[in-house]
Formats: sequence, C-alpha cells, structure tokens
Amino acid sequence: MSTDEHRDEAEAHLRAAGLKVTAPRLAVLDAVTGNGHLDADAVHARVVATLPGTSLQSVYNVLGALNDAGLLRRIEPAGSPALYESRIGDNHHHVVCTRCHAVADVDCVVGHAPCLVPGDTNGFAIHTAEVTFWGLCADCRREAAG
Amino acid sequence: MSTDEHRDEAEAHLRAAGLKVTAPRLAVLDAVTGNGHLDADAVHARVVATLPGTSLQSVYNVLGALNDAGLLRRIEPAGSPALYESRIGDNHHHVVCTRCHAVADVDCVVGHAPCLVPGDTNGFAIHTAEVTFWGLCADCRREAAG
DNA sequence: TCAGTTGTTTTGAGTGATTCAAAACAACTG
DNA sequence: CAGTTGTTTTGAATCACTCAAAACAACTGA
Repeated sequence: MSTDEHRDEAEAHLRAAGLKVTAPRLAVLDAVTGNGHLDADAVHARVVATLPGTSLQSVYNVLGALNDAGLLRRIEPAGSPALYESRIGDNHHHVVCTRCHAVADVDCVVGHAPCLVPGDTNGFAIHTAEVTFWGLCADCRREAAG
Repeated sequence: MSTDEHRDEAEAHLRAAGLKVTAPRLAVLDAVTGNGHLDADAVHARVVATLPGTSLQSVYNVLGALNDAGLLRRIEPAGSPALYESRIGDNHHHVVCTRCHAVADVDCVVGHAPCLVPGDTNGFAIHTAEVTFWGLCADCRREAAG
C-alpha cells in the first residue's frame, strides 16, 4: 500500500470518528502505525521528524483523542508511562519484561480460558478482561544467566 | 484473635523477612490488613491516627519494603495511584470500575500462577499472569441507569 | 546493659508523566 | 469565503512518587 493510500485511509478513519483531519493527527497515526508500543515522548520524536514544531502537548491531545475514538489503543503497564499501539480491535494481550520493561504482543490465550470468566464479580458489570503477562525478555534472560 | 496476637504475628513476619520491627511498619501492616485496597495517602491517614507524626515518605518507604518482602501486595490499575492490599500469596485478580475506579477482588478460577498460558511468548520467560477486569460497579450502574 | 553498627525515618527538595486553561489558530459548514 | 466549532499552542500546574542526606532507633555481641 502506498503512503498516499495510507493517508487517505487515515483521513477516512478520522472523519468516520467525527474528528477533524489535521496534520498532527495524521502524523501521530503514521508514527504509531506498525511501530510497536510507543510512549508519548517517542511518538513526539517521530512526529517532529515529519512535522517540525509540533508540541508535546498536542501529541498528548491527539493520542487521547485517537484512543477515545478507538483508532489507537493505550496500555498502561505498571512502572511504564502509557504506551500506544496501532493494533486494535483484536483483544490481544501483552508481555512486559520485569527487568527492562520491554513490551511484546501476545495472541489470544491458549487454554484455561475459564480464568477469563470470573465467578463472583462483586456486583460489577464486566465488559473487558485485560491480561498482562510478566516475565523476562530474551535479552534480559541472557544477561541474567550470563 | 486479639490485637496483641496480631501484633506478635506481624512482628514475626517482619523478622522472618529480615526487616527490623518498627512502629511505622506495624502501623502500616495494621492499616492495610483487612481494609481492602488502599493508596499511600489512605494508608498514611490511617497510620497517623494511631501514630501521629508519621511522614508520608515513611509510609512510601514502608509500603515499598513490605511489598518487596511479600508481606503486602501492590497493584497499579491504569488511572489510579498504586493500591496496597493484605491479601497475598493467592494470585487473585481485580475488577476496576471504569467510572469511579472502585476496586474489588476476583478469585482466580484456575489454581496457581500463572493461571493463563500464552501460546507464543515472543521469547519471554513468563512467571506471572495479571488479570484486570474492567466494568461498572453496582453503584455506578445504578446511577448510570437511573 | 550499653556502645557500635546498620537499617529506618524524617526532612526537604526534585522528577517524570500528565493535565489544565486560555489564547491563537485552522478545519469544516453553509 | 465568513462564521462556527474544534484543535493546537503556550505556559503553568498537578499528582504520585523518588532521591539524598542527616537524625535517629533497632538489633548485635561484648
């Protein structure tokens, strides 16, 4: 897919969400898409490369709006600043390294699915189950063992 | 169980963890035990009631030490300050209200940690699965419907 | 039981991540 | 293309927490 097609698609998504199409929004969408899990600073760094002068505050505004609109997904693992990813709508999970805080995606859980359906919910009407796995990433495992 | 017995038990736990027995530690342990999910400020408020003059910084120090020692458990739901609970060692999970941030416990349906096993772990050596359910608590449901 | 050592608490300052508010500005509507 | 409304910028403020150094108290063992 060409960059132009990407841009057109991004525009369509913004309009569909009732958001105005602006350069910072397109730049943020482009910065996050396909680039894993980025915090606001990292997004800002990427955005500034193509759209110099964009404020960090705007990046926060845009990330918030896009997250609310469901065009991006925000995750907030304990001990890390908020991270944003473009992979949305598939309810995947995350693994976080306890040593370096690296984050990776984890596809739908295999086995023991009952864990996702709590018995007693204390009167809560549940609509989402968020799963975060904690462990050592390959690099940190190597260093810890070495 | 008497208050004295509680205190003796707390002392024993601290010693077993290689920690010195101090008034702030006993007070924090007492403040958190059986009182659900409290943030540092709430713990401080309770501690000050029995041990006036205790600094918030000390409460942070103590909560950190007790969490590291496994005498308390810290959870950090997105959008809330860190919360501490006395229920430890059973790898239970939590429900958080999306509207008022109330937190309740949810039993783990599948025995021991990690209660879920991802298929592809991206090279991570996983040791914990943390599950957070999101939904509306009874009170907020009532208000939202009302 | 008391002096010494080591760990804990206090005081005070500092930080990172994020939010708030108001003014300047730009996208969409008719 | 003027008006309206939503965005972005600027600048300041906040929250939750951490850092550092000095004052202090718990445990050790003589």
